[in-house]
Amino acid sequence: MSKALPKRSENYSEWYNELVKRADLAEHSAVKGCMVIKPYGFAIWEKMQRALDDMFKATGHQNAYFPLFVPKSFLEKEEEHAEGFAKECAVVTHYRLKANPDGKGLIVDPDAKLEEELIVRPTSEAVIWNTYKGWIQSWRDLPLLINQWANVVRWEMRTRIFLRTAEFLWQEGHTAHATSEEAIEETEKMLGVYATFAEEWMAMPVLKGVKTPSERFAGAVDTYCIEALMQDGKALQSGTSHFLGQNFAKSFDVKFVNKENQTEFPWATSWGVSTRLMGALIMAHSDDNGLVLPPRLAPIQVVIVPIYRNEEDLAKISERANPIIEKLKSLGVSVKYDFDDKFKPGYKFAEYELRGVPVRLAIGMRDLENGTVEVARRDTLSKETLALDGIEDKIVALLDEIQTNIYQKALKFREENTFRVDTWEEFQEQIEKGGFILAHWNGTDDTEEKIKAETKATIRCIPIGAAEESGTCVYSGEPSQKRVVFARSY
RNA sequence: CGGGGCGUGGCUCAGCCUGGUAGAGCGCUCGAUUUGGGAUCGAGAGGUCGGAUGUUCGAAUCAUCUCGCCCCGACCA
Repeated sequence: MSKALPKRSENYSEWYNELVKRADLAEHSAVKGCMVIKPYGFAIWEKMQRALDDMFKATGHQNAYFPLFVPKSFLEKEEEHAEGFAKECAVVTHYRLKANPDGKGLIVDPDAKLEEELIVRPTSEAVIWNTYKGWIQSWRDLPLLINQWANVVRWEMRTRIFLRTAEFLWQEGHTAHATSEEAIEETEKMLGVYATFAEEWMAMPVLKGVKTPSERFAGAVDTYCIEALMQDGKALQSGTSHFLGQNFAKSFDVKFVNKENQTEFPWATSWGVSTRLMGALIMAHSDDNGLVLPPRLAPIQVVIVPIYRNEEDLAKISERANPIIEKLKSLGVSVKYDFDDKFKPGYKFAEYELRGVPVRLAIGMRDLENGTVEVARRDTLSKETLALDGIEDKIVALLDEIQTNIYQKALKFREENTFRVDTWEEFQEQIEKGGFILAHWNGTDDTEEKIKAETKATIRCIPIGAAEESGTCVYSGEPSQKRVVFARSY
């Protein structure tokens, strides 16, 4: 195993793949397009889940679980939805194997063909709305605010670990409301939850916006999204929230009786974030030395490395370190004390850097004599020697500072890589260099498509709350009232 | 679906062209010395060379077929 990671500047995707492997986050499985998320990677995902789940609960949602399999007839019901997902569906056609009569192994039993094929869920609107038919009768049943944590399968032609895998983990919220306004409010509220999570937990600034019709979720009236900028200048859609109108209610014949005793179709939303966020987290902050984790999502926030020559030294160091560890734990900090003598300190330093542990403390005999400790921070790679007395409070403050610093750094990067562009020449030139491009667009699918064909850039979103501004479309020269965000994306 | 690459101890790979029955580094086990930025030495363990068929006295090596994974592109709610 080579020691150094590939450089981001030389080969970004190789750097990414190696980092995922070397930081012990995940590996490719024996199954094409699928990944094995390793304990360290899963620990980060669990912290994301916990934070998000708390936010969902705080906004009134409850968790539930729906089946992995979607009968084909369900999926067909909402036409646009069905069309959108059709070409990436895994299909179960049989329910039994049997011994191969012509030799070894097993074969699909031709006598065990399913009456109706089952689709492995690419998303759950169909099963869920089929279920909601039984749950919703009266306005009193609304709003219905449900979330599920699940796996889904989308048979992608080309996969990339965490960013696009055939199977991935996610959460999907599915809500039903009495009015359109309420459903739109929910859609926007959950987008806000995602943005808050991205910024406050992942330390990753995001743009909130609305997708153009061509980028919209199949079956939605409107798709809202958060878009983040990765260090290589490409955009990553990090979360989506959909206003589904009455499309699914109508397709699945879900109705409720309002206060005036009239029958109406409820209004729906759905919203999700996935293990793709792991990819976002990696690409937003990490450097050529490895992962850089924001303290709020780091499975290990502080690692303490004792530097010792023999058992007696270690005992003395441990005696001084243990109360610090206890104090830190009581302050809610996750600490690892790595006294393993299998590796030397230098190895450990490099290893924890690779894994993105925000703060490292090194304590040796010299420190015991001087009453000091060496404190190293991952985000800046700087080290300083501080007094052991009262170190706990300083570390808590340092973790906050690191969280803020990582966010500020990412924000600065995004600001420096966001460009207002007004001419087509400038657009073509800038798109090659990467970053977000704010440009005028005439609002047509045709223009959007041509720009994509010529430059590989897509409209990431129409930003929410952007100022109205008269201008001319960067491609067609036609009038436009608003700038939209273009980028090449993952 | 096109183009490329790869499949040999746990990992990374050499050996293949020019067939002669398997090697290195890392890791692992044991021991000793080490420990403030990826330690050193010594002794060990570990492989039906992705699979099948064929050619041959003999196949990791040649031929045919096949399976799988990765990368690039097309595609991508």
